[in-house]
Amino acid sequence: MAADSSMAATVDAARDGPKTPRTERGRRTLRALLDAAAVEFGEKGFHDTGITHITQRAGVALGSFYTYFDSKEEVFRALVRDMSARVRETVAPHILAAPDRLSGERAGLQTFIEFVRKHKELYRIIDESEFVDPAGYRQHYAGTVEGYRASLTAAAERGEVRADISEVHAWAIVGMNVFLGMRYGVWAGDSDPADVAAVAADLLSNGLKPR
Amino acid sequence: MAADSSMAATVDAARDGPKTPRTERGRRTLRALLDAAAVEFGEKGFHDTGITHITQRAGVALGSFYTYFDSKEEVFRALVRDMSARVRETVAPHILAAPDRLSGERAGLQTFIEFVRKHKELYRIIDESEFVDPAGYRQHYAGTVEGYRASLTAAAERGEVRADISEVHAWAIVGMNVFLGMRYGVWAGDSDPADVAAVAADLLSNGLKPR
DNA sequence: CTGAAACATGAACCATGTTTCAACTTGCGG
DNA sequence: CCGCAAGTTGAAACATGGTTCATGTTTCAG
Repeated sequence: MAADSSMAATVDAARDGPKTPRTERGRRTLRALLDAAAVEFGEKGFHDTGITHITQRAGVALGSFYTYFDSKEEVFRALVRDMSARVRETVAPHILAAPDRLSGERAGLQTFIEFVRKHKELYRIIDESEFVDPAGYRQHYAGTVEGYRASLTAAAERGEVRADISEVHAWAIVGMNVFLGMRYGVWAGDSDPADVAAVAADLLSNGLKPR
Repeated sequence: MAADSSMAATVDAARDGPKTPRTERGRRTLRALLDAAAVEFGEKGFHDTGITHITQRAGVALGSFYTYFDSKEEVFRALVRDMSARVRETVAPHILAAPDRLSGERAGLQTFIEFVRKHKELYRIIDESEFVDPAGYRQHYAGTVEGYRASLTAAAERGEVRADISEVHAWAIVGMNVFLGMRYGVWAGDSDPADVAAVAADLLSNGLKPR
């Protein structure tokens, strides 16, 4: 549950305002706050999480929170930006590394499910941003879909997928992946992500038509 | 925005407890409360909606709310059950009416997008139930997916779709539909639902493979 | 008609939790 | 080693809004 070293990027990724820490001590506190907030929001959701829960987990005083954030919403927004970036940074390389787009799709989905399983908190935060930070939510999915559309269009030009790729295709695939991530990543960890990804990728490649 | 006559079913569908109204006047008040709650929750979300907003829109006194509900959460749960049922009752017939499962899929998706567009509030409520009423949320999607799985399996036995249908396929399709509903139903009403459904159904039938 | 049960009312109560602030400590630049 | 900027502290102010309840009104069975 505690912050692992991969969390380190958080500080840079999420900060920008006038409340940026200027000393090493400040950066440590900010990082502790962000990590604690991610855990608390992930476990109890935005509204059931109190600032005190965050500061207690971070091991700092209540007032210190307001040294770095103007409000509870702001830390949430910072987290959304950060997780959004992190998901893409994790999945994209696996898609690109594959020999062709179709097998890349399989690899990407598997990575996604594994990632979600390891970071259930992060997943919940993006979902809840639909209500706490609607702009961040739309940006996340609009950005993800646009990446997909571009990638698929490029693959179409290489003849790896059908030529008539459109935005609708991209939304359909992203929706599919998100739901599979929720069901097989967050809800239950029984199935093997590789198996799920294989079935889904096959469906995506060949469709539902018989034989 | 006001309650249309299709809302009438709400009372029966959502009620069950010891606080069921016994007179006609009571049923009217309960219905007004449920309709108002649907609109308010849909527009502002659960946490930004106050009981006073609901009672004011319903045109009843604050205290009357507690004649019919034990808490703010309870009315939300009642709404989730109701919307969940309504979506299925709307979409299912269109799938069944089609000559085969694949064209049924197209018809179902089109109906779904049109329904969502007409009832944006209801959609938001189901989405937010992930955080306000997690059990209701899971039930909704688990139920929807199970329906899909059963329907697809039957179609497989008739040879209308591939024979190796699994739960993963059902989750993938539902996720696809949900995201298309969000994007083309809730977010923007520019595209024609029939076009979107046609593209998605074709993707689902034939897959991404070129030609 | 009538009275008891159902229903309606809204001011007040109360719990919760965000945000402020003035005093205090730490640590870096000169 | 000094002094000031940066950071820390947590009690208290404050706002919000869910829930209760005692009182008044309506409905309807008998």
